[in-house]
Amino acid sequence: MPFADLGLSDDLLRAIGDSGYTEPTPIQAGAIPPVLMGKDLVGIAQTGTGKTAAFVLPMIDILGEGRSRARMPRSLILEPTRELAAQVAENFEKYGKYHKLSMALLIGGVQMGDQIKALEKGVDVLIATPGRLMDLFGRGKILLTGCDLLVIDEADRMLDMGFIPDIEEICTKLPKQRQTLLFSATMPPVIQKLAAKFLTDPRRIEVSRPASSNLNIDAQLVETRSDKKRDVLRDLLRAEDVSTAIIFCNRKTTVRELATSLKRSNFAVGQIHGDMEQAARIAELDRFKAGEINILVASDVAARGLDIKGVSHVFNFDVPWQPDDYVHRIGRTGRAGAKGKALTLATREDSEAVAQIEKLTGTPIPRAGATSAPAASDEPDAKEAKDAKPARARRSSTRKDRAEAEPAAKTAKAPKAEVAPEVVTAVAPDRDEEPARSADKPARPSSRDGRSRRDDERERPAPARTPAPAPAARQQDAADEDGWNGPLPSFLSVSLGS
DNA sequence: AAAAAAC
Repeated sequence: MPFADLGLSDDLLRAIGDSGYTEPTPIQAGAIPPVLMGKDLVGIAQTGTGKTAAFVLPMIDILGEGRSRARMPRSLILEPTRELAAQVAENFEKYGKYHKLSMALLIGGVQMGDQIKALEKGVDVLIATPGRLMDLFGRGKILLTGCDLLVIDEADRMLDMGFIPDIEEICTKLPKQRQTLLFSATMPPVIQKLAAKFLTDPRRIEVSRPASSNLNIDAQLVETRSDKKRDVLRDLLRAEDVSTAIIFCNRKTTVRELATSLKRSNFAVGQIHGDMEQAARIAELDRFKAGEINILVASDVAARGLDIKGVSHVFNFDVPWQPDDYVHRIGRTGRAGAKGKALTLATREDSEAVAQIEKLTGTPIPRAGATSAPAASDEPDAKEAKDAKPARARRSSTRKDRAEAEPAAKTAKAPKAEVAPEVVTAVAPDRDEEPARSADKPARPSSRDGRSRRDDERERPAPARTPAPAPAARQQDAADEDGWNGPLPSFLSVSLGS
């Protein structure tokens, strides 16, 4: 089913077409019609499924109808992290370019002045992290009484981060008569309760877990001893053809120490973690994007939502504790059709965490072959048995849609070492390639009667519809979901459209 | 076990 059949307006279809998309992902096909009808919705889906567009697209059409009033935002999207909020704002900008909508991005770590100014002018959509929103609300800068469309995104992550009380409080400040959309990758009891309390007769759309890996990512596990990790990493950085790499650590202190250590070894290194000032985070990301540095040592603050072009390698200096985080981390490479390599350093103590990751992805992470990396070989190996997995051939068709791929010359500055990258290449089940490939097809109105039912049931006027524009030949991919290519959006209030 | 998020 093409986007044109979902009931979206022409202007929106044009913006979608400009982005090159023709086919909605399952979550989009399932969510967009009921959202346009004004229904509440529980969407069980995670990043990589096209979830963001599933609510951004219909919201643009819904909001296209009315006008904003000073200090009374018409809709609110809650995100767990600043970076995710910024990414949603990017989506609004991209798809709302033919609509005159205004938005405000309310996140911490930046000056409040511009945010307050935007609020005073009146905005159609508020994209916020809970802390700053509550802060501004407490200062009397926001009236939520006109906010009759609420999106709670990444609800389970909000739970992890202790935001549920805030969410509940925010919900009580919104009008009772409203439309609420809740998205979550999982539905633990607390989230179910939240949904039962704040949603009315919601449609439930569930998209099966995207296979957690990407065809373009060559993932390997490098077994080592914990006291040798830095040496092994340094050797890998020299041996691999690293153009741009993100190195993930589990702790902020490790990020700091490793960054310092690599700098001493003359690598062009930056760092990012949550204890840094927002300005410093942005500055480091900008240096990284500009190629001033080609290695970024990061905490999980950078695991999700960041889409930096041309990251050739992801290294896990530590095996992440949460298997989900592994998937998110390695997803920073192999984006937009480019090839990427994800190397995870694992010690014997990590075997449980590794097993969990493999359980989640359904594929063993191939062990990097008998490299001569120091200490990688002298480790008594309890996991040898799993190694039997033969290497499957790499996909033969190479997508060439990234002519602007990083010049290989921009490699690590240190001289090459003697590590033989004799490594196993495996193909993991895809996730990003074909999101439109039917997962669990969610229930939705058939395309035939969809329109008339929609028009009957809608509480809001339907946007005008005309036939679809000529489709461009590209499918929605996860880069869209996580898509955030530019610098951290400098806008706080942006007028969409011309 | 950590990280994230408001000042």
